[in-house]
Amino acid sequence: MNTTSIKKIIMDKGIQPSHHRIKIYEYLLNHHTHPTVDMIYKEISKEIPTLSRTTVYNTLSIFLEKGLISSITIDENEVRYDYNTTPHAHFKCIKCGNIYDIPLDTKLFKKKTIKGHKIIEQHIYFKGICKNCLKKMQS
Amino acid sequence: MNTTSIKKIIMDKGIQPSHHRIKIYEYLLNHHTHPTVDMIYKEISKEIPTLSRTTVYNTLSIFLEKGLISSITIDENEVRYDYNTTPHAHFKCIKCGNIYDIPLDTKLFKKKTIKGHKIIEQHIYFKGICKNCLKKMQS
DNA sequence: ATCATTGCAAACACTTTGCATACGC
DNA sequence: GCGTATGCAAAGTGTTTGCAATGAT
Repeated sequence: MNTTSIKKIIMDKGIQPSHHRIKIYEYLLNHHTHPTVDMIYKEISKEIPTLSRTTVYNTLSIFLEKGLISSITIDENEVRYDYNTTPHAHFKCIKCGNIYDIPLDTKLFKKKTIKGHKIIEQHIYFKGICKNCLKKMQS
Repeated sequence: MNTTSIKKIIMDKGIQPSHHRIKIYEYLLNHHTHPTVDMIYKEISKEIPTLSRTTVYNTLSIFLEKGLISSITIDENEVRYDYNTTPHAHFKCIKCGNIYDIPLDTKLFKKKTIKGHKIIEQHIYFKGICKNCLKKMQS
């Protein structure tokens, strides 16, 4: 996707498309690895050496607030970010650390309430050993 | 449940039933509120003023490791603990902060693999507005 | 006496905040 | 020139670690 299209998506959410913001969103679009703040910071720093972690935090907060991206918490300690805002599940491998998208079409996602409570968000994730690591362990 | 039974449950998991450990497990058994370390610490401190947070952390780590309790991460920042180790979902109210157990009998819980990945743990949680808070908002 | 448990204080890691600077229109 | 975005440094918060002191058998 080119910079012009990215800029448009950002602006459509009512966010000023500054250079840094474009770069950060572009990174999320091109790396579906559910990166942490630090991963994003380290990578974009290579291009923009003056970038600060604060800007990454600020930018991701704005993106979240405006619904441009979503966040997931599988690791207890750090938040991960996802360009994908549609409901889906995640699988985290305890061996390699990779996080995979799991496009579940469970009826759960369609529920509006549960046990009388009104659902606003729902999160489903798995932890285990991924396909690739299983293969490595067998050989 | 009396102290003798609690002591037995702890010992059955291969854990020395020290006074502090018994108190902490007892607290979890009697408060199904999915408390944080701090909630447990503050409450038991009333009875045992010399208790330190480190001991609460240590104890909960041992309990987790031995499979006596489970932990959940709904709040991004802090871990919550659950006496219940059987698979079930949780609902967190964004108004009152309460966390409710949701005894789902979804087929998800029965799966051993998903998309070729081997499942070891699975977590399902919801965020929204609970029954009680909905009622309050209407009146 | 010995070994495990406990507790303090410092260190850590992630995140937020306050405020001054710099940038873009 | 003005207003927002950025960046630094410090503070905040939950958790872990190192090590000494305490406690139980």
